Amino acid sequence: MSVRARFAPSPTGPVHIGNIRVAIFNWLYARHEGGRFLLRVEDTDRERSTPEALRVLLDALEWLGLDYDEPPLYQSTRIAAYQAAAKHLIRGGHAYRENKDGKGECVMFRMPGADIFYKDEIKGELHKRAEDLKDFLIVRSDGHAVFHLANVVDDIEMRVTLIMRGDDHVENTYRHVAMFRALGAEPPKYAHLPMIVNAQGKPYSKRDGDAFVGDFRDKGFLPQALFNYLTLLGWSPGDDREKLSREELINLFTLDRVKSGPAQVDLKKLLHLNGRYMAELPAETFVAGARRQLCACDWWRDVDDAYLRQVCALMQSRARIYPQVEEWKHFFFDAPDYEEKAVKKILGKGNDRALFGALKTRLESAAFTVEAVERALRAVETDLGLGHGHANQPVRVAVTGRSTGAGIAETLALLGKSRVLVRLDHALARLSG
RNA sequence: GCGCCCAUCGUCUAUCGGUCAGGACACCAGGUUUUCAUCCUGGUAAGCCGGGUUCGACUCCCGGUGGGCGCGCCA
Repeated sequence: MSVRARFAPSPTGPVHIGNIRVAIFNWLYARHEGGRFLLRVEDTDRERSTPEALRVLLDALEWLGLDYDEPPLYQSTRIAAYQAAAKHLIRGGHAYRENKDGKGECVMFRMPGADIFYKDEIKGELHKRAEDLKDFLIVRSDGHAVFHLANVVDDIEMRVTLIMRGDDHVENTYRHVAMFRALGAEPPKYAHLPMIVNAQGKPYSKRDGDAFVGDFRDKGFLPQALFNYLTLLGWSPGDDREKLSREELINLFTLDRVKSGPAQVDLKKLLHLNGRYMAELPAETFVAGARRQLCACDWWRDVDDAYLRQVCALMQSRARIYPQVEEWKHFFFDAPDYEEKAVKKILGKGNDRALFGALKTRLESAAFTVEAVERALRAVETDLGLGHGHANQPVRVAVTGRSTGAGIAETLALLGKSRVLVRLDHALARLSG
């Protein structure tokens, strides 16, 4: 029988990276096995399920490339099936009506009274004694099915062959196994994934605002980096490889390599991985991403595409994440914002006045190619008796306002003659003031 | 409280009785780029504790400790 795995979130809020990791693992498993990856939306909690949350969920799946092979099953459309299943269980003696605490009549599932065993694909052989397995509610007194009933009925309907979910569901599994049998179905395989915890080593809570998938996208992380990183939490290929393409991951992913203890998220490692993915982005993709990010800067004003492309060519290898383009302001304005730290550290020592003056003279008559700028810089150093390369940093600060950036000759050549000259004047004015 | 699960550098992990316990992030030092980033080289850093079993235990067993999860007319 071919493999069918599912992701079954309830759209009651923003999608959490812990949840999306469950989706990724299911997707990987299904793809590895050549089976199907299914989506089921558990939207029976009408109080908390919202269309907005559903949209966020679907967006997150699409962003990460988690495509599903059949139309999603919405539990809100399955009310009749749950009621039928409950009736069926009652008829078969597996469930009974009860009026607990005078709240009205509800339906309880009758546990079989025997120990229950199942083999978890990740945690191994598990079992629970009959005396620890109490009857439990499956239909509320208002007639609505609870999670357990809906979950099992739908997993039967969807012909799911393996249920992979967070290990907070381990205890539920005994009940579900019993229900599968009572419903005349063979229980599927189960695999319970360890949780992931925040940087403090604690389970993610509502307060971890940055743990939502959408936040990672907003912060400029690449989906392939987040995808790759999340697979490394609680799983490894068994060798030293870490940066793995989607295809490699599909190929390598097996449940027997999933760890069973909780793993802590390390944003620094994610950022590092992101930088590696950024570096190998096609230039066009990087330009588009950078432009999107630049548009969000309060100082941004549109520039022509060719110029932006050149800035990107210079800066792509230096960017680990898109928001760093905010440091590119000096490429787009005539007067740089001088960074005080850089000025204090680099300018004003020695004869920067003479340096900038001499450089102006040289550059005024120079063609603004990288080579010509480089020659002018070296010539000025010689003229003033400076060591080779000693003009670079003062000039960088004078022209860009910062102490870091791309190659100095490349930067000047790109900025162009008029801007560079104006900025040297600014720097000279600063030195006088 | 009861039940279950887990336990290797700060973090993610490799190891399925015999390894100088390996890799990655982070950190430190050096090199390249006289900037920065990348990159390269090197370094600091780990088997929770206590008992067994064994010629030999990170690995198997037991106990302890620590952490996680579950015990809803939530999902």
